[in-house]
Amino acid sequence: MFENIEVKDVKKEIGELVKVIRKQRKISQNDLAQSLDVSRTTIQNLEQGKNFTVDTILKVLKEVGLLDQLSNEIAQVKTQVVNSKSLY
Amino acid sequence: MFENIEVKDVKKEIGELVKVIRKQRKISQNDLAQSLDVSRTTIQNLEQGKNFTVDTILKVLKEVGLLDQLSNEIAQVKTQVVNSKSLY
DNA sequence: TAAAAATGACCATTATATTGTGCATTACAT
DNA sequence: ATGTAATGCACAATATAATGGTCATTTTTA
Repeated sequence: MFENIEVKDVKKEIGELVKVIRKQRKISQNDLAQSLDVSRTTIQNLEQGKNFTVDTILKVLKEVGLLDQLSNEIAQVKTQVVNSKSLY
Repeated sequence: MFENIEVKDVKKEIGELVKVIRKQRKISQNDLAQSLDVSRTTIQNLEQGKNFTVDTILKVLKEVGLLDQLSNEIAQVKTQVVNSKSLY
């Protein structure tokens, strides 16, 4: 029940997700890199759990149509936080 | 119904969310920076929608107990993608 | 099975995120 | 109101992400 996820793990999960989506679309790292206007090395680092910038991952999410969903979930979490009484 | 969210907008939303959470906890940018072992400038840039690395935001999410939730949502999206027939 | 494409790995260079600092302004408490 | 803490802004210095390239290996396809 206790997850204890680390930052490093989530970076890997993000990378794996991007790879899965890319495979799903049957496009190469090169193709994706070009459509995002970044280098293949950047995509490679992202997919392999290295550190990267939010610009990079947000460009990916926009490209695959997941940016709106992320935006919505951020808004949800925000209202949750705002509406919850402070526990501190 | 058509959102058309931009990368820049989501960066701002992330920054605002972090600020709201931090205010909720009544801690200063300095406090947060210290507990994450980053500089106050990094927190400031994040909160103001500048570009930043995933390490930074993931450290924040871990600190405030949202990292597990993110990890779960990534897993959800991944299974969605895997289970959906390719449209391409 | 040969050829072609894609990927992983590495490296030098460039671009930029992070850091540390100072200072002005704003919010908060006394 | 006055002092104190917090924040925004700007800057130079440093650390590191992004780039572009090559090569070896794996995967795909013809």
